[in-house]
Amino acid sequence: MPPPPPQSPLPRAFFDGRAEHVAPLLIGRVIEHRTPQGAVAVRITEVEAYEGQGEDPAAHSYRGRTPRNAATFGPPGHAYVYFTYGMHHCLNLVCRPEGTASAVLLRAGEVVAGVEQARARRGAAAAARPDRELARGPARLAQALGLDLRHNGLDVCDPDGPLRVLPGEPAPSDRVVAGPRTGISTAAELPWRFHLSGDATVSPYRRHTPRRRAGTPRPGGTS
DNA sequence: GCTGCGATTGTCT
DNA sequence: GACAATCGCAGCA
Repeated sequence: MPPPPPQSPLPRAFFDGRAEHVAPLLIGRVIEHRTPQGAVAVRITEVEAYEGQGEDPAAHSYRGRTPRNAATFGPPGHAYVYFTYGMHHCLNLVCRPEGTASAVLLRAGEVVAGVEQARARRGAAAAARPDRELARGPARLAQALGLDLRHNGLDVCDPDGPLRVLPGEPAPSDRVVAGPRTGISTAAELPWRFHLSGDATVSPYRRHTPRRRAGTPRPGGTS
Protein backbone atom coordinates (compact mmCIF):
# COMPACT_ATOMS: atom_id res chain seq x y z
CA MET A 1 0.00 0.00 0.00
CA PRO A 2 1.50 3.34 -1.02
CA PRO A 3 1.95 5.95 1.67
CA PRO A 4 -0.79 8.57 1.83
CA PRO A 5 -0.04 11.88 0.14
CA PRO A 6 1.55 14.45 2.44
CA GLN A 7 -0.90 16.87 4.00
CA SER A 8 -0.48 20.62 4.07
CA PRO A 9 -0.73 22.20 7.51
CA LEU A 10 -3.86 24.01 8.59
CA PRO A 11 -4.00 27.61 7.31
CA ARG A 12 -3.16 30.42 9.69
CA ALA A 13 -6.72 31.71 9.41
CA PHE A 14 -7.84 28.58 11.24
CA PHE A 15 -6.22 29.89 14.43
CA ASP A 16 -7.39 33.48 14.04
CA GLY A 17 -10.26 33.36 16.49
CA ARG A 18 -11.07 33.05 20.18
CA ALA A 19 -9.36 30.07 21.80
CA GLU A 20 -12.68 28.74 23.10
CA HIS A 21 -13.94 28.58 19.49
CA VAL A 22 -10.76 27.21 17.94
CA ALA A 23 -10.23 24.60 20.66
CA PRO A 24 -13.04 22.16 19.81
CA LEU A 25 -12.13 22.37 16.12
CA LEU A 26 -8.68 21.00 16.98
CA ILE A 27 -10.04 17.67 18.20
CA GLY A 28 -9.12 14.99 15.68
CA ARG A 29 -6.40 17.11 14.07
CA VAL A 30 -2.84 15.86 13.93
CA ILE A 31 0.27 17.56 15.27
CA GLU A 32 3.53 16.31 13.82
CA HIS A 33 7.10 16.99 14.89
CA ARG A 34 9.80 16.04 12.42
CA THR A 35 13.37 15.59 13.64
CA PRO A 36 16.45 13.90 12.21
CA GLN A 37 15.53 10.90 14.35
CA GLY A 38 12.15 10.63 12.65
CA ALA A 39 8.66 12.04 12.89
CA VAL A 40 6.15 11.64 15.69
CA ALA A 41 2.52 12.49 15.00
CA VAL A 42 -0.25 12.81 17.57
CA ARG A 43 -3.98 12.92 16.92
CA ILE A 44 -5.40 15.48 19.31
CA THR A 45 -8.14 14.20 21.64
CA GLU A 46 -8.21 16.75 24.46
CA VAL A 47 -7.56 20.51 24.68
CA GLU A 48 -8.19 23.49 26.93
CA ALA A 49 -8.76 27.11 25.91
CA TYR A 50 -7.10 30.03 27.70
CA GLU A 51 -8.19 33.55 26.88
CA GLY A 52 -6.15 36.67 27.06
CA GLN A 53 -5.08 39.54 29.16
CA GLY A 54 -7.47 40.56 31.91
CA GLU A 55 -10.16 38.11 30.86
CA ASP A 56 -9.12 34.68 32.10
CA PRO A 57 -7.49 34.54 35.56
CA ALA A 58 -6.13 31.07 34.81
CA ALA A 59 -4.24 32.20 31.71
CA HIS A 60 -0.51 32.91 31.87
CA SER A 61 -1.22 36.12 29.98
CA TYR A 62 -3.84 37.34 32.48
CA ARG A 63 -1.49 39.90 34.04
CA GLY A 64 -0.08 41.06 30.75
CA ARG A 65 2.93 40.35 28.63
CA THR A 66 6.04 38.83 30.26
CA PRO A 67 9.16 37.23 28.76
CA ARG A 68 7.68 33.80 29.36
CA ASN A 69 4.27 34.34 27.74
CA ALA A 70 5.41 36.63 24.92
CA ALA A 71 4.61 33.98 22.30
CA THR A 72 0.92 34.06 23.20
CA PHE A 73 0.83 37.73 22.21
CA GLY A 74 2.36 36.91 18.84
CA PRO A 75 0.64 35.98 15.58
CA PRO A 76 -1.75 33.01 15.48
CA GLY A 77 -0.63 29.58 14.39
CA HIS A 78 2.51 29.54 16.50
CA ALA A 79 3.57 27.30 19.35
CA TYR A 80 3.75 28.49 22.94
CA VAL A 81 5.83 26.04 24.98
CA TYR A 82 6.28 26.65 28.70
CA PHE A 83 8.19 24.92 31.46
CA THR A 84 6.47 24.10 34.74
CA TYR A 85 6.96 22.22 38.01
CA GLY A 86 10.68 22.28 37.40
CA MET A 87 10.50 19.34 35.02
CA HIS A 88 7.59 19.45 32.59
CA HIS A 89 6.94 21.18 29.29
CA CYS A 90 3.48 21.88 27.87
CA LEU A 91 2.44 22.86 24.36
CA ASN A 92 -0.09 25.53 23.39
CA LEU A 93 -1.21 26.80 20.01
CA VAL A 94 -1.56 30.59 19.79
CA CYS A 95 -4.87 32.01 18.60
CA ARG A 96 -6.19 35.47 17.69
CA PRO A 97 -4.28 38.27 15.98
CA GLU A 98 -0.90 39.53 17.09
CA GLY A 99 -1.18 41.65 20.21
CA THR A 100 -4.07 39.62 21.66
CA ALA A 101 -3.09 36.82 24.02
CA SER A 102 -5.06 33.63 23.54
CA ALA A 103 -3.99 30.02 23.34
CA VAL A 104 -5.15 26.42 23.32
CA LEU A 105 -3.34 23.93 25.57
CA LEU A 106 -2.97 20.49 24.00
CA ARG A 107 -3.76 18.13 26.88
CA ALA A 108 -3.81 14.67 25.33
CA GLY A 109 -3.73 12.72 22.13
CA GLU A 110 -3.10 9.42 20.41
CA VAL A 111 0.32 8.73 18.92
CA VAL A 112 -0.45 7.78 15.31
CA ALA A 113 3.09 7.77 13.91
CA GLY A 114 6.52 7.32 15.41
CA VAL A 115 5.30 5.22 18.33
CA GLU A 116 8.75 3.78 19.00
CA GLN A 117 10.35 7.22 19.00
CA ALA A 118 7.67 8.55 21.34
CA ARG A 119 8.07 5.60 23.67
CA ALA A 120 11.82 6.08 23.77
CA ARG A 121 11.39 9.74 24.69
CA ARG A 122 8.95 8.90 27.44
CA GLY A 123 11.60 6.71 29.01
CA ALA A 124 11.33 4.13 31.74
CA ALA A 125 8.05 5.47 33.08
CA ALA A 126 6.31 4.43 29.87
CA ALA A 127 8.01 1.07 29.48
CA ALA A 128 5.16 -0.94 30.96
CA ARG A 129 2.44 1.38 29.70
CA PRO A 130 0.13 0.85 26.73
CA ASP A 131 0.55 3.02 23.65
CA ARG A 132 -2.61 4.97 24.45
CA GLU A 133 -0.91 6.53 27.50
CA LEU A 134 2.14 7.83 25.63
CA ALA A 135 0.55 11.25 25.10
CA ARG A 136 -2.15 11.15 27.80
CA GLY A 137 -1.66 14.42 29.69
CA PRO A 138 -0.15 17.75 28.57
CA ALA A 139 3.39 17.10 29.78
CA ARG A 140 3.40 13.58 28.39
CA LEU A 141 2.16 14.87 25.03
CA ALA A 142 4.96 17.44 24.84
CA GLN A 143 7.52 14.84 25.87
CA ALA A 144 6.29 12.29 23.32
CA LEU A 145 6.67 14.94 20.63
CA GLY A 146 10.15 15.82 21.91
CA LEU A 147 9.31 19.47 22.62
CA ASP A 148 11.00 21.90 24.99
CA LEU A 149 11.61 25.66 25.26
CA ARG A 150 13.67 25.62 22.07
CA HIS A 151 10.41 25.05 20.19
CA ASN A 152 8.63 28.02 21.76
CA GLY A 153 7.40 30.34 19.03
CA LEU A 154 7.64 27.89 16.11
CA ASP A 155 5.21 28.46 13.26
CA VAL A 156 2.93 25.43 13.04
CA CYS A 157 1.47 26.60 9.72
CA ASP A 158 4.81 26.51 7.90
CA PRO A 159 4.67 23.62 5.41
CA ASP A 160 8.43 23.22 5.68
CA GLY A 161 8.69 23.69 9.43
CA PRO A 162 9.54 20.90 11.85
CA LEU A 163 6.34 21.34 13.86
CA ARG A 164 3.05 21.39 11.97
CA VAL A 165 -0.66 20.97 12.64
CA LEU A 166 -2.21 18.85 9.91
CA PRO A 167 -5.94 18.72 9.08
CA GLY A 168 -6.33 15.08 10.06
CA GLU A 169 -9.98 14.18 10.42
CA PRO A 170 -11.89 16.71 12.53
CA ALA A 171 -14.10 14.99 15.05
CA PRO A 172 -17.87 15.29 14.50
CA SER A 173 -19.18 17.97 16.82
CA ASP A 174 -21.51 15.54 18.56
CA ARG A 175 -18.50 13.60 19.80
CA VAL A 176 -16.73 16.64 21.24
CA VAL A 177 -17.61 17.21 24.88
CA ALA A 178 -17.09 20.50 26.77
CA GLY A 179 -16.39 20.57 30.49
CA PRO A 180 -14.52 22.37 33.26
CA ARG A 181 -10.79 22.84 32.96
CA THR A 182 -8.40 20.61 34.83
CA GLY A 183 -5.80 21.19 37.52
CA ILE A 184 -6.00 24.96 37.76
CA SER A 185 -6.58 27.05 40.86
CA THR A 186 -8.78 29.80 39.42
CA ALA A 187 -11.60 30.02 36.92
CA ALA A 188 -11.67 26.25 36.59
CA GLU A 189 -15.43 26.41 36.23
CA LEU A 190 -15.35 27.81 32.71
CA PRO A 191 -16.33 25.00 30.31
CA TRP A 192 -13.27 25.45 28.17
CA ARG A 193 -11.93 21.90 28.22
CA PHE A 194 -12.90 19.90 25.17
CA HIS A 195 -12.35 16.20 24.60
CA LEU A 196 -13.31 13.36 22.31
CA SER A 197 -16.13 11.48 23.99
CA GLY A 198 -15.19 8.00 25.12
CA ASP A 199 -11.63 8.11 23.82
CA ALA A 200 -9.12 6.11 25.87
CA THR A 201 -6.34 8.66 25.42
CA VAL A 202 -8.22 11.48 27.19
CA SER A 203 -6.55 12.30 30.50
CA PRO A 204 -8.44 11.72 33.74
CA TYR A 205 -10.06 14.82 35.22
CA ARG A 206 -8.23 16.11 38.28
CA ARG A 207 -9.14 19.04 40.43
CA HIS A 208 -6.46 21.48 41.42
CA THR A 209 -4.68 20.30 44.57
CA PRO A 210 -3.13 23.15 46.54
CA ARG A 211 0.32 22.16 47.68
CA ARG A 212 1.23 22.25 51.33
CA ARG A 213 4.16 24.37 52.32
CA ALA A 214 7.02 22.84 54.27
CA GLY A 215 6.21 22.83 57.95
CA THR A 216 2.55 23.57 57.40
CA PRO A 217 0.45 21.17 59.40
CA ARG A 218 -1.97 19.06 57.50
CA PRO A 219 -5.35 20.79 57.46
CA GLY A 220 -7.31 18.88 60.02
CA GLY A 221 -10.36 18.24 58.00
CA THR A 222 -13.29 16.44 59.49
CA SER A 223 -14.33 16.25 55.88
C1' DG B 1 17.43 40.01 46.20
C1' DC B 2 14.10 36.76 48.26
C1' DT B 3 10.10 33.84 48.46
C1' DG B 4 6.19 31.19 46.97
C1' DC B 5 4.15 28.43 43.78
C1' DG B 6 2.65 26.27 39.31
C1' DA B 7 -2.18 24.89 32.82
C1' DT B 8 2.00 17.88 36.23
C1' DT B 9 3.43 13.33 36.89
C1' DG B 10 5.15 9.10 39.06
C1' DT B 11 5.30 6.48 43.09
C1' DC B 12 3.94 4.93 47.36
C1' DT B 13 0.25 3.72 50.71
C1' DG C 1 -5.75 9.30 47.89
C1' DA C 2 -1.46 11.73 49.19
C1' DC C 3 2.78 13.64 48.31
C1' DA C 4 7.56 14.52 46.58
C1' DA C 5 10.30 16.13 42.75
C1' DT C 6 12.41 20.43 40.91
C1' DC C 7 13.29 25.26 38.85
C1' DG C 8 11.90 29.38 36.37
C1' DC C 9 8.81 33.07 36.76
C1' DA C 10 6.29 36.58 39.03
C1' DG C 11 5.40 39.41 42.88
C1' DC C 12 7.07 42.02 46.45
C1' DA C 13 10.48 44.36 49.53
